[in-house]
Amino acid sequence: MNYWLFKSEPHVFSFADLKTQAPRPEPWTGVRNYQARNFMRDQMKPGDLALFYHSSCPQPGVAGVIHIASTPYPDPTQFLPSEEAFDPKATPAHPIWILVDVAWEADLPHPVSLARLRETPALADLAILRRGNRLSITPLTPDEFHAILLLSQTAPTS
DNA sequence: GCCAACGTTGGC
DNA sequence: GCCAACGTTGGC
Repeated sequence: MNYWLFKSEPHVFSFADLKTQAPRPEPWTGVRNYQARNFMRDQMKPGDLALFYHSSCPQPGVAGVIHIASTPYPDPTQFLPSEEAFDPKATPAHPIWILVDVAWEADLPHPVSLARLRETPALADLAILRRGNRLSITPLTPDEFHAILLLSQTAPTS
């Protein structure tokens, strides 16, 4: 079992959107970064758990728990010129980008804000807290995953 | 809207 | 293969 963190801008696609359609999974389209792609291709397994992180929004932070619901397969948006994530170098015979399906797993008792993540010593090495981090998919250690779940058990103090 | 930081691109 | 320029990300 591996653990992951998926970033999304909630005005584009939010944890609430994913919950609304549960148990139907959502194809995680649009990843166009090789490192994030390789995590999906090489390490992700159906049943892996992940945290859904909201970025570029009034309350950035971890919104809920999701699970990986498929093996990797080609991201169809790479072939569609109408898509923002269209890649003219990709063809169905030679796809460049892949995705996995994700599905709602559980709500958190309390969302965990970016500020709380930053002030938690156990999360000092969290990938998304590193300066200049821009990866939309990052691995979590089991300890990090469980530390964030533990944080979510209590309401923020401020 | 600003700015720092990063990945990608493309000329050489 | 280098590296400057560029576009994007994301918090504030």
